[in-house]
Amino acid sequence: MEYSDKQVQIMEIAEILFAEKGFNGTSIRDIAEKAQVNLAMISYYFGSKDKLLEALFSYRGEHLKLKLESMIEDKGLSSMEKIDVLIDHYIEKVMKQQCFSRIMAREQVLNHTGITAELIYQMKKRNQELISRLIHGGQKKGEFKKNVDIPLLMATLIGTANNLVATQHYYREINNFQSKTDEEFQKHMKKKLSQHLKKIFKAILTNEE
Amino acid sequence: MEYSDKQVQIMEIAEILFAEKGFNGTSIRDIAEKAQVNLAMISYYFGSKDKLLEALFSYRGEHLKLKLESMIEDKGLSSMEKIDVLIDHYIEKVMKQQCFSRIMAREQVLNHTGITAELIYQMKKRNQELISRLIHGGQKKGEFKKNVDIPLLMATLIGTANNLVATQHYYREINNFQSKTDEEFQKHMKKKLSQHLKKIFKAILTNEE
Amino acid sequence: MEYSDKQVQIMEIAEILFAEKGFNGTSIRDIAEKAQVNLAMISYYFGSKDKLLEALFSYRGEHLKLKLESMIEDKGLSSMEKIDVLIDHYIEKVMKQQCFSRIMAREQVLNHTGITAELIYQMKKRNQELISRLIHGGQKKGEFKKNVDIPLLMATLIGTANNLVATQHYYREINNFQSKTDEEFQKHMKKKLSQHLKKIFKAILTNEE
Amino acid sequence: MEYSDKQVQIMEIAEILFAEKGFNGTSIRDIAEKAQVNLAMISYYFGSKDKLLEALFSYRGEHLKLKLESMIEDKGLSSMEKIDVLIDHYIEKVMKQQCFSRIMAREQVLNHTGITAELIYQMKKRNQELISRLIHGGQKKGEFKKNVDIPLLMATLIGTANNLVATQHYYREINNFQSKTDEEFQKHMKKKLSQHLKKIFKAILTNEE
DNA sequence: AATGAATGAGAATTCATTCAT
DNA sequence: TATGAATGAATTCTCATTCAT
Repeated sequence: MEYSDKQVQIMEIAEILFAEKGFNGTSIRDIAEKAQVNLAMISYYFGSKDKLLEALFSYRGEHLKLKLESMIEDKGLSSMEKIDVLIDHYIEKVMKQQCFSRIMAREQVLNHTGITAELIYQMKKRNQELISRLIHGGQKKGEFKKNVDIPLLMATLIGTANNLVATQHYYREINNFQSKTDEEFQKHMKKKLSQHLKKIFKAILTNEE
Repeated sequence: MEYSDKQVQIMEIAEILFAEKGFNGTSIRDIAEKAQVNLAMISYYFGSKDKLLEALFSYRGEHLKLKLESMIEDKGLSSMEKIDVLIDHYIEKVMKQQCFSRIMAREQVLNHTGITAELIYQMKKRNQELISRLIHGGQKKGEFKKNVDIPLLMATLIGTANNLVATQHYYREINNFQSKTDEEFQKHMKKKLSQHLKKIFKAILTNEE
Repeated sequence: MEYSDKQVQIMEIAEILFAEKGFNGTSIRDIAEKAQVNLAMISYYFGSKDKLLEALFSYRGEHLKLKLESMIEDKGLSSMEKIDVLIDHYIEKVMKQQCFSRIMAREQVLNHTGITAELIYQMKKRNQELISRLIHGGQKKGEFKKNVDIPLLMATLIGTANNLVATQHYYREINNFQSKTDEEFQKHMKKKLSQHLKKIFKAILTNEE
Repeated sequence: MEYSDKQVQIMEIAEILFAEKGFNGTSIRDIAEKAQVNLAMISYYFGSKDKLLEALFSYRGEHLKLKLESMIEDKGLSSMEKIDVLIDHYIEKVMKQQCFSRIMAREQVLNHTGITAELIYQMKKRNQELISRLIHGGQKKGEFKKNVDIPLLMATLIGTANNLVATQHYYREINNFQSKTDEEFQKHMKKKLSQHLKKIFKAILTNEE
């Protein structure tokens, strides 16, 4: 699916507003004003507000799959190293697409119907399969323990990242990082989160009890 | 703050609907109908829809602090045991108040203003302080490592639990637990989550690298 | 179905406007303004604009059936006299409910769906049955010819009356009746129409060819 | 007035849609899509949606006058035969232009302004004059009675034909003509209608009371 | 204390039309 | 001549809230 410049422009503004105020809390008036676009253009371009959300999901959902697929086959990496790559990749994505992550985090809680629900489900499934293959690979090679509850591990990966992003202002305040620039703070948080999640995965996947 | 029976009745219906459809996606008409209460009663009792949410937050936020406070001082428990108690306590609360947890999970992402934001902030802070005291206690006694990023650990606790609860239908499907009764499934999930989080906390708090 | 005073007030204004400008040509804004009622009241009372039309149809459709049913059984009247009564009754109704008749005349042409279509169909069917019983009765008694195309006769009854009502200004102009008062003109037109239709029915039902 | 192929194409699609859904119920988007024509073309070709309707009226109104004019002067036909020819001619037109007839039937009920109203008025007047001349001719020759209410007769001609065409599905159902092909049914209906109206005209114009 | 009726503001969407090309 | 993009006005409907009782 290809989107025109105008459509992308609208989607990106919508993304910010949906993240800030929620889907239902954002009116297409808000979006139109912020995007400096005529009110009617949103229906004109996307058909409806719902369809705009769907478009956003499909637009943002596109770009994650490719790189990882090849990495998995890379023989030069240990299973644990692959896990680390995956974690960093996921964090990278969440950090880069913070707004979208917040929307996802919010909307996955709701009983969505239609295409949105389907897209969320597909993303979740794709992630699940990727991690499963990695972990099963590591188990076969004896690098990882048996009996790993993969969905729980995913919940930790996704839940921790989303929760941190959602409450980052709090994280900043607690750590007295107000003096840092935004960029510095983001970089720091990303690093810390990466270390934290890697430690968790390593513990769950390899530690004896 | 005390609430009358009618008020509680309304709040509990509202809680379910807010969890299902989001705050903005729920109209007070919906609530009034489901609660079999006159439409005007909600404004009458709570002042406004926003105030109803605030009331719900304060109502649900009440009951968590008391038990834990005393437990912390209990000399008969090791620091790790105390952590385990806290984790179970938190899971218990999330599982028992799933609707409210989902609302919290959703609403904390938004830039709330007013009392709601304040209440969320207060809860977060209280949790944070509790864990901090526990961990610092353990560190002083040499049971826990230094250099623990407590906010990150909290993000994992809260994020994992919320994410799992929010996507439990997915967890159920993946694990082929459709045959289990609801109760069985909930019990199983709770147990698994508890083990999972305890393992993580133990690893983060005690493992050498 | 009972309607409150406000509802009747709204329906009667709506009827006039629908007759003048058509259903789609009339906005609920128009109706609200003319009825001196808040815009939202229409949705509030009727649910939607479509439902308002349905309500109007059911409201106006009520009052025609009763009187005629008994008349049919009256042994003191000849079949032809009964037909005359029916014609006068129908004309009376059309003249009294001119606006509604115009709406009916318009809307029956459209491919309506839902309750409106059903109500139109029911009215048509009821009329059809009534006339059929009358005519078959007359045929049995030998007063009427065999081989009468009843639907065609109905088309003439309804079509002529509606067409005349719809184009009455034209009828007035042609006949130079501008000097007459409205009332006089209506009375005259009613009389003429009655004679005309009775003559037609008599010819169709009794004349030899 | 001459219309280009594109214009005719648009008008003919518009005619169908106006007949089905009414003028106000049809958007120029509908028309453009069905006619496989660019949306802007309609305003471009006709100026506006209203003007499109006017164009349609003038386009369809063209073709009726010519043939009849000469027939009237034909000395070889009796007055009654001329009436029969006129009835058949009118029915032929209505049947051939069913969509347009339905539009006319609908729109004549509305308080139209502008050219449309004028065109409807002109058509009506022309028909009226034609019939008047025929009937007055017959009266002079002693073939027809005096005291014929010509506008009423016209209302019957037009009203019956339009009503039948508008409710033909009903006529088909009542008569169990579903098995007939469309063509057969139309032919049958046309024949019946012709007989019916001729009988009526004969009765009104010649019968003694 | 409780409620049915009412209201004004704002929601999403559709419309006919116009503009730049 | 033809068109895709754009627009402002108007549409119906829903919303949270308030008022009179």
